Amino acid sequence: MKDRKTVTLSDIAEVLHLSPTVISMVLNGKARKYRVSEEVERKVMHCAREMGYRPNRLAQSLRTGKTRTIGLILGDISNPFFARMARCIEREAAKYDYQVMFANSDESADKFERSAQLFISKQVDGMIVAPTENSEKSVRNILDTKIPIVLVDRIIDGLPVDYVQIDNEDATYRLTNKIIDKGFRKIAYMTISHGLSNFVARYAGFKRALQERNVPFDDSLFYEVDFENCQKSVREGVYMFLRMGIDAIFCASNRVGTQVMIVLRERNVELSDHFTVVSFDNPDEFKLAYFPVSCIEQPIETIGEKVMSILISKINGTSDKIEQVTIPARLIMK
Amino acid sequence: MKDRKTVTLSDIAEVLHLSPTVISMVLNGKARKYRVSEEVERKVMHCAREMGYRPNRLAQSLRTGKTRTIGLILGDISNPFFARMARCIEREAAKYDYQVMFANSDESADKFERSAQLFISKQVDGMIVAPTENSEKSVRNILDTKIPIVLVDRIIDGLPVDYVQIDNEDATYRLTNKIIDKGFRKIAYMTISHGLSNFVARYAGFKRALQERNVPFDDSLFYEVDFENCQKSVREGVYMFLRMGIDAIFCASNRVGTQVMIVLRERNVELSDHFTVVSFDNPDEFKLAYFPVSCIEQPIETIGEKVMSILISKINGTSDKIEQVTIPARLIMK
DNA sequence: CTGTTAGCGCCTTCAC
DNA sequence: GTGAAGGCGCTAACAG
Repeated sequence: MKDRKTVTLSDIAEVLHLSPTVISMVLNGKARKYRVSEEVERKVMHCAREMGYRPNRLAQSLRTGKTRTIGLILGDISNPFFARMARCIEREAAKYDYQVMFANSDESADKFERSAQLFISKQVDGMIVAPTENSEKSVRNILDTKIPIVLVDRIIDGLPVDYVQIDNEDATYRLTNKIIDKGFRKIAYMTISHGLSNFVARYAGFKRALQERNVPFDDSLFYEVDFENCQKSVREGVYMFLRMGIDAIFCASNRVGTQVMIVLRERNVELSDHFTVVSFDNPDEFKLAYFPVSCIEQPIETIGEKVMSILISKINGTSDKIEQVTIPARLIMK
Repeated sequence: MKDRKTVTLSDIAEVLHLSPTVISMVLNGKARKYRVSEEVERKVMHCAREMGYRPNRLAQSLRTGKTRTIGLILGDISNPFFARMARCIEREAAKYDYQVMFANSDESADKFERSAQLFISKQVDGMIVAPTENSEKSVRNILDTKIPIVLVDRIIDGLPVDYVQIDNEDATYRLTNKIIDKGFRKIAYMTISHGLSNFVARYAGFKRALQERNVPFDDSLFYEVDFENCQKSVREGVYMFLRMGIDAIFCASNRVGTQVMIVLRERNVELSDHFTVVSFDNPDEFKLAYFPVSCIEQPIETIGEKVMSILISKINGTSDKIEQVTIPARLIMK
């Protein structure tokens, strides 16, 4: 019966011997505004339902210039931190009746750029991105298009762009102080993607704490994990640190923390008053871990909500001033 | 200098005193086909780059009927299983030059339906969905639109639709046998979203094993976790089971398994030869857990690749027969 | 109250 | 080799 490919406004118009315009007006709830008679309105509504009309959002978008779609670029959505972030952003977006297109950058500026360009071409109404290293140019390009954009997790210094991030420096500073309080003195630092602003800040907080407390530190205690080869790279780092006889490892992210603990577990290393691991982030892994990991918990939901509310206000043109938000993180001591 | 909102084909045409047609032909790599002179081709290419031309994919899509976008509906992308699935699907999609729009159903048929309708309206070229309970009608609607769709993780019996799933029944059957081998006899079963085909199958495999081995089982050993109230619900279930003196808990999914272990940990329950927990799925949590959890590992990457390759072949019209794939899962015994 | 016109940006015949 | 015309489906402005 209704086997046509798709039902369009004109199809309905034809059946009803009306113009597409009227149908459009009614279906967009503007019957009142254009003073369409109630009878016609009813008929249109009925007929549209009957024929299984579904608006073609593509055409709508082309016409109106709004797609109700936002683009999301994160490092890797299978990372629990980003996964929760994505989840939260999608939930918020849905509230405002927006859809989310997402892409993983894998921390590659190249992939980042590609996805950004694609999103622009697809005319997204806004973007939420975690910029990678060397993505400044891409971000500038997005800014040039005037498409609203909000950075999340990392920032790019000196760029007039909205962002929401955690106070990374402060968080590591506090956690580092805590482990110093506990008497640990030979503290190794293990990080990843170290060029990113958030990781730079974390390291700064860590070093500041050490310096203030006169805890010695040198390059041999610093290790950057190879992103591409995470598992293997962590293993090598941990083995090295164990040989050096360090007594604590500060992990700069959940990925590092999780991998470090997996390696320690393989080696049957017992954690104790003489050896500990602390980490940024607080994924479920840590809650179950075979020994307690003190950590820094990011209020992911708060971040997601904030990011979306900023983006929406930009899209709606409600706000024009640049919002750069830094939220404190929470220490979880075990 | 180039401060125009967006550069269109006609803009380039105007500058070059050519028609938009030629520009389009060149920029789509059809210069050869239409025998455009090399000189013009070069000029067009150059000018387009110069002016910062970006094709409007919306317009392209409206014209061609292809959006190069696929819709993805999963239960909850913050669940590590779905997160890895999404990650993999996005990676595959990118290979084929497709973008992914995603939505979480939260296992609600309502949200599922809403997202499905939206994706249809947005003219996605295909969809990958994990159907919720009572979503059969929505899936039928999608099928009616002729938009290619592949189910993943769960299936809907009797529907002529492509899918990729794990052999759930077989996997739980095997794992259950293993724990019976180990001497456990009072085995509780803890599940969630129990109306879903995959969970039904898991339970069936579990029961079959028990029956074959003459291990007694009754309703008191079965517990369905409340999805909305997962944490609290698991706690109650576990407490109840502990009071009953069961000696093993079979968890039907990673969410359940993780929560169960968190609760056991709170209670300082030691796992041993006399008490164990096994689970479907193998998230990172289990690798770090304070005691070893034997589990069933799904080949998520394989599933994702398979799903995408089926979807792509449907989109391209390369294949018309229905592909229903069931992949074996792998037991990880600890 | 309703209809006509025009055009969003692009691609594809078909004609020159 | 190149260009003009038409139309994808929709909406906003402007006439009646």
